[in-house]
Amino acid sequence: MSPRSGKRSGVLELAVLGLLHESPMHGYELRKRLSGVLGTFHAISYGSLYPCLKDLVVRGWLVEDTDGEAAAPALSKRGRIVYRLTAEGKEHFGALIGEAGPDTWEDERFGVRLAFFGRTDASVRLRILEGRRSRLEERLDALRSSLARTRERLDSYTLELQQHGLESVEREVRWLDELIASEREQPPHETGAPSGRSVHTTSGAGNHPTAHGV
Amino acid sequence: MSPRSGKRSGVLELAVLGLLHESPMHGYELRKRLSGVLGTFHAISYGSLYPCLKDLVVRGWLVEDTDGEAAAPALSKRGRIVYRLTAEGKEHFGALIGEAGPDTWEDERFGVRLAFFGRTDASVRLRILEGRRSRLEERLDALRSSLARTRERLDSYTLELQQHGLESVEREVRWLDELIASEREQPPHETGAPSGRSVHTTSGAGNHPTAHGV
DNA sequence: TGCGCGTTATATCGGCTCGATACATCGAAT
DNA sequence: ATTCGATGTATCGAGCCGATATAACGCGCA
Repeated sequence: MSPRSGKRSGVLELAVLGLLHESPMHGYELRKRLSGVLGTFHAISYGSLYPCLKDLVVRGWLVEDTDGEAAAPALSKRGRIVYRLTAEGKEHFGALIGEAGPDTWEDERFGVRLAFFGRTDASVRLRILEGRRSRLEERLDALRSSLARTRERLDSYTLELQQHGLESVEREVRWLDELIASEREQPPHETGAPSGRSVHTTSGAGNHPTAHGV
Repeated sequence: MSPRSGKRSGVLELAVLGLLHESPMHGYELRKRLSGVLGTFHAISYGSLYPCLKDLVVRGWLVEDTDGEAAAPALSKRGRIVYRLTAEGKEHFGALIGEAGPDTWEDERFGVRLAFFGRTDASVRLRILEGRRSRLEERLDALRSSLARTRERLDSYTLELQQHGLESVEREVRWLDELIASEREQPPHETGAPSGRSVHTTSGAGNHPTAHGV
């Protein structure tokens, strides 16, 4: 009821702060961009976004522009509220992107982190990737030992389910390994992201899912 | 705030009803079993479980036993509340397992459904698997077209993220295909699950609810 | 004997997210 | 001109989770 202005942190905070680096935006626009970045399905909900924005303003990471700019002429007429990142907001983002978090959100947060890697130091990038990797390894250990313990008692469907989950995580670890390797190979020149997608070949977009080599 | 005794449905309802088919249990035990079935990490929270149990009693799907049985001697002494499935509860489970749902929870619900396939009709099993498959195909279409549209504008990290997510879903579809094929090959004899994991050697994967690339 | 400690067990609180929905306005097609 | 869909902001109800509060039991250990 009244957790207005409670701790608004989570994954939204990071995502909003990250997106507003590019340019000031209003809520509707933020939502659209976010959906695109995070993978089409899974759109951010207004029920989370608008309260979050207000909260970020209260904390000083954002300011409202409530019109007044001529950046996008012919637009900006009504009650649209344009949010702009403050210096403190940028600083806060820099602190947030670099790790730690209640672990619950970490799965989703990792995706957001990756989405904003272009604005992140190479050293921080590496730390994030390796942190994620080691977390997944822990998960893998737990999964494997649990599976070894209970394998006999599970019916084939449950077994199949767990095996599938296990292989999923294994796959993600391998993917991370590629990212890490590619990260190390890069001469740390620009702010831009590394250009080479050197390792795997699978990327052809419009293909049919028949053959794949693990 | 006060949705005590509100709609308690979701994934818990299905899971609890399914587990109680085996034998009456109390909350603590339920939680442990659930964690095992659903994959070790991801434990069900008490903050959801206990209110849910009360609610299911109110709706008539469960009854409390509050001790009184001698099934497990030397145990059962204190305030443990043992829940038993009613006939209506069984019926309700039968209805619930067979599809429909607010789509949000569907990722997790599918896992629960699969976990209780042993108690489900072959025809329903097939329907569930194929329903899941077609949902994933829709997702795939959306992902692919979004990716084709925005491919140029994405930096390599974001691209990598989306590609990984895409491949994850593709993999899950392939996994489902194997399950479906295996389901069709089975002579529909017993209640027991099909014994053969005939098709694949190591494959299957995709992901589980939380982990895929956002 | 008595003391602490980990496990079993029930229960609640605060907080976060989502989907649905309620309002508005604007632009373009009918 | 009116309808219809996209743009926008905002709130509500519902569901889940993590942390935490109790409390009784079992067990070892001095």
